[in-house]
Amino acid sequence: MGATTRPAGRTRARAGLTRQRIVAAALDEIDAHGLHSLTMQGLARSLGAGTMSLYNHVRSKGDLLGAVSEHLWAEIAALAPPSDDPARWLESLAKAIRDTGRRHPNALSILAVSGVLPPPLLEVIAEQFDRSGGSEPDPRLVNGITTVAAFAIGWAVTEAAGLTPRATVAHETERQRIRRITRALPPETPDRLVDAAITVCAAEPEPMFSASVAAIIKGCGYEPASSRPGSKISRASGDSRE
Amino acid sequence: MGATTRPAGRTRARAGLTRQRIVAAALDEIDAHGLHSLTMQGLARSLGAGTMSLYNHVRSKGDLLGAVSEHLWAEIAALAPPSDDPARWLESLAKAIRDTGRRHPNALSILAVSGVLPPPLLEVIAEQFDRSGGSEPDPRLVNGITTVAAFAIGWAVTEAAGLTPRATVAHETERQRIRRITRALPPETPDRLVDAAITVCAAEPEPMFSASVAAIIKGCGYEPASSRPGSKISRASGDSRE
DNA sequence: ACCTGAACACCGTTCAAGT
DNA sequence: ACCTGAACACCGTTCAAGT
Repeated sequence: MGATTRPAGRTRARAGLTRQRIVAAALDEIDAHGLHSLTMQGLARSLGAGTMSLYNHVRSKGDLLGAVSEHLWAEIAALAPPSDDPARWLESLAKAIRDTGRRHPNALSILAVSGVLPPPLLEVIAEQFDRSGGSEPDPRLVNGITTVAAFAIGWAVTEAAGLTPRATVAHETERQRIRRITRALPPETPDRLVDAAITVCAAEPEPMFSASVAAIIKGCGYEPASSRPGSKISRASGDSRE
Repeated sequence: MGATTRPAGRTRARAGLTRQRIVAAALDEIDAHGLHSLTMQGLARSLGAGTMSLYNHVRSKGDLLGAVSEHLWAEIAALAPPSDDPARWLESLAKAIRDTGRRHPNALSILAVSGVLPPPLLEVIAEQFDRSGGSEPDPRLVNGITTVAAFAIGWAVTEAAGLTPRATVAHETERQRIRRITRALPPETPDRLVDAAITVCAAEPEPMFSASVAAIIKGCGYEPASSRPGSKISRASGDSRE
């Protein structure tokens, strides 16, 4: 199997091994079969390379996972470009995190592991600071980033774990949801608890998410994003008062 | 090393292997050295047993991790007993999740993985439903559980990852925080981004957490927990208006 | 600079055997 | 019912060698 001349019969991706290509392939594998089935040897094979070739572009498996995490944050950042309206930018950040979590549910556990704010996100944050003017960054914005990101990450995590009804999976009928929950709980679970689980998972997720994000942003001191015409996020329940 | 008679020289825990004891030892190991260093063989050794003995109480390593997760939720549930005031119960639930995350930062990634609401939590939820009266559970409470839990989990996760300043670690001086962040970022990171990271991590975490939880609860339709005398959570920033 | 096979230490789990 | 050593398939990584 000397590989100096390309056999050209291979549909398998060959050619230049790149950190980029390795990261992409790793994320594909995670998406398709879960984090636990990501293997250096399997990954190399899927790239048509020898296992050890990976180590020319990646220090270790941990380093690879870090790179995947950063890639995900880059996806998020791309979905939340800076805006002249900081409150709306925070909304889009929340949506970006949540949507990315939905696209990569199996990768969620490596999202927040970096040890610092991931550089791709920092890039957008820095730009947003500039946009919002002032010599010092607005403290409402600073607080908003931390709190909104925390909520969105937590939401994505619980959603991926099935602790929340997923509108995605959800052409799910009432009956189907009940069956899913009943099956997931240990068989001897008392009816009282099964009922509680079914009740909690019955709430409509969309308005809950939007309303909570709005509440958090308002809690940071921003005016409620009232009847702005172009607003993508419609306020839905128990949020307003006036 | 026949073990029919106990040598009595061993300080090592011996005697009856139990699912309980195995779970506790697993959590200890995770707390002490991280999730990745939890090993069936190492765990067995720490319990003074042969590796395969574990499998008499645990179906697989995945099953074990599930049991650890459930144990953590039991800790959380114990810290958030039902209350006559649903809004205050939601506050205590948020605090319980966050505090437990602080005590077990290395275990956070297995918290929300179960696939359903964990039974120990369901137990408290069911009781809280009963307390709040009415034939149907209050929708404000139902929404509150999902949103507050999501926020608290996300907060705990980001906090454990160092994306948020930890008040725990924080007799940390300004200078120390800056050094920590600078070191954690890749060395070639432009100053603009390092500055952004330092700014975001400068905010005081305590009031942010409490204020966000309060905002979410209020967003669910509950009255702001105004000047109730015994309230443990003091409202802190940009939350009130009247 | 990039690639790679062989080899090693380790880890989860099956099996067959013990009490 | 609970325990266990031996064995197996697999996985991350080191090394020495190639181009």
